[in-house]
Amino acid sequence: MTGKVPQYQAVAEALRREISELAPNTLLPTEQQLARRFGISRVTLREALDLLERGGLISRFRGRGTVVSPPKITRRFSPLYSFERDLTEQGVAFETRVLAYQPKSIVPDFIRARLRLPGDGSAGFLSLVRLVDDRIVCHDRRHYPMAIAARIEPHLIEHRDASQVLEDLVGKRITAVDWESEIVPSSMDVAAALGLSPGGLILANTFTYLLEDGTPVEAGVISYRIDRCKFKYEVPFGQAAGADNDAERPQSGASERAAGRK
Amino acid sequence: MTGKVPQYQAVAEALRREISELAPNTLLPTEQQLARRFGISRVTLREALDLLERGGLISRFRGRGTVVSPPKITRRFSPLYSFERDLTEQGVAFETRVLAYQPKSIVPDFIRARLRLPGDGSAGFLSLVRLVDDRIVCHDRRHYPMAIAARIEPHLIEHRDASQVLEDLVGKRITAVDWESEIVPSSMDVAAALGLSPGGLILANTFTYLLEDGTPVEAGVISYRIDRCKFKYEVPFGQAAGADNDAERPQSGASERAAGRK
DNA sequence: TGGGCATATTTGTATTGACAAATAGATCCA
DNA sequence: TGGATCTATTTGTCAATACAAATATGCCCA
Repeated sequence: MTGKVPQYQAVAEALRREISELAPNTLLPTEQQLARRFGISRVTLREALDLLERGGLISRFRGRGTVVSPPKITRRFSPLYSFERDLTEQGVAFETRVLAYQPKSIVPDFIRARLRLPGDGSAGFLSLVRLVDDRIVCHDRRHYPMAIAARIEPHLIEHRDASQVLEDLVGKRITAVDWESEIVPSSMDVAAALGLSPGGLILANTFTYLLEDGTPVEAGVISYRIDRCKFKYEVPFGQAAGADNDAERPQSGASERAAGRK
Repeated sequence: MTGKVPQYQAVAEALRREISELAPNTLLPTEQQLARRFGISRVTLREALDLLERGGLISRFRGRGTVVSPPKITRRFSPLYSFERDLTEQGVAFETRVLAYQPKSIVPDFIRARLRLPGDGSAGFLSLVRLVDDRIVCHDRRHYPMAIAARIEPHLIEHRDASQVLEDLVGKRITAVDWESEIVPSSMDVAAALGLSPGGLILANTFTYLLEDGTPVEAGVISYRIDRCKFKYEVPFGQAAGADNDAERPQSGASERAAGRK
């Protein structure tokens, strides 16, 4: 019956069930002990642990051992719904650590476009990570027009809602956001900030915050560890017709544009 | 300088660059050849290929070889914006394969709640996969109230927009949707349908479609392969205040609810 | 008591070797 | 010509081993 599934998958499944019964941060037996218990080699056992680690069920520490991970935190995405506000409403404690705050003359093109910067203009750059239970869950790279950046005090960001700080500063409300989420392999620097190996998949959110008159006041990328967070995109009940639902519908003319590929 | 990064990561990085220059479906050298070329063992090389495979850059076939994957397809999520409509607008050809269509008496509780079924009621169950370039990209598990399910003709689903079929059937428009997205390890059956090993990460979308009067007409889970798709959640510019932006803001009373965890 | 150091433990990286399973291609036979 | 079979190729699974790197522990000494 089980003759066809590889050992490392079977062992992963067995461990998955055992782990679900254990409290977070429980120390698992060593790899040698587990390998001996399942009657497999350490290499094969490690393949099983890899599966569990990628799924966020365990964390491994060289020299220390393998421990059961706490449950993933849930990030609920809605327009203008900040990390700080979301987790505070859920009653989850978190910490914000500012990694860097300085003017930057080399600004990526897509940020430049979002902030409507001239071709040679600088921008204020804020880099931070957020931790829950001392585990890094996300990494922000935020950019501000220089006029605003010069007045931000970074230590405030560590203890208050970043958007609130910004709103207090400019004296106006942020009333619009442009937001895209993508699952992509992480770049070298983001991987380092999140403690991942480069190429590991992350959820990258690219955003722009705007004032009522359309002035962009902040733009950047927020990257989440998908092994430590899960995400809910909640579409408010009722007002679902965000897209022009009554616009023309494709009938059958799919193939006429279906070139390009292959 | 590079003395500290493991060989498998360095090799993965080198291959990543090489592959970016190659056309999709190009056959790579065999593992033995690559290992010899980089001067590493086959096991180490395979670790590098694992990284690339998880990132969706390559696909490996036993007995055939390793090929460069086509670029990921992009799925743009907006309220009431179907797979069929999205890809058709992008001019990307796809295929729908119905795996099963039958009444089901054992209905998961969360589906039961979403469809407001009585405790013992059956539901119509539709299972399908969608392919782009002959590669499975997602798997739908959809449920309908029996009154509706009895009148659906599954072969229509293979060639038309599923929501359109449903709307034509009930004679009313679907005007609301409840939608949640999560990245989670795949269950056994979903992994099988998607051709993944169990526990591989997927993007699971749980949804309910409703008529104008709030009657649920469809509920289910749509699971995407994150190695073959990327996702954009686009929040329409301007109408950003979906959440009650002027409602009370958390000031400092976070700790009163900050129990529960650890 | 407290700090520093050697040592044991544990996971990370890497090698060599072997066989299994799936595919593709060639061969052989009817 | 068509179909089945055998063979070589290629990736998948698994073992046993070795050393490196990070951590924890206990010991020694001031």
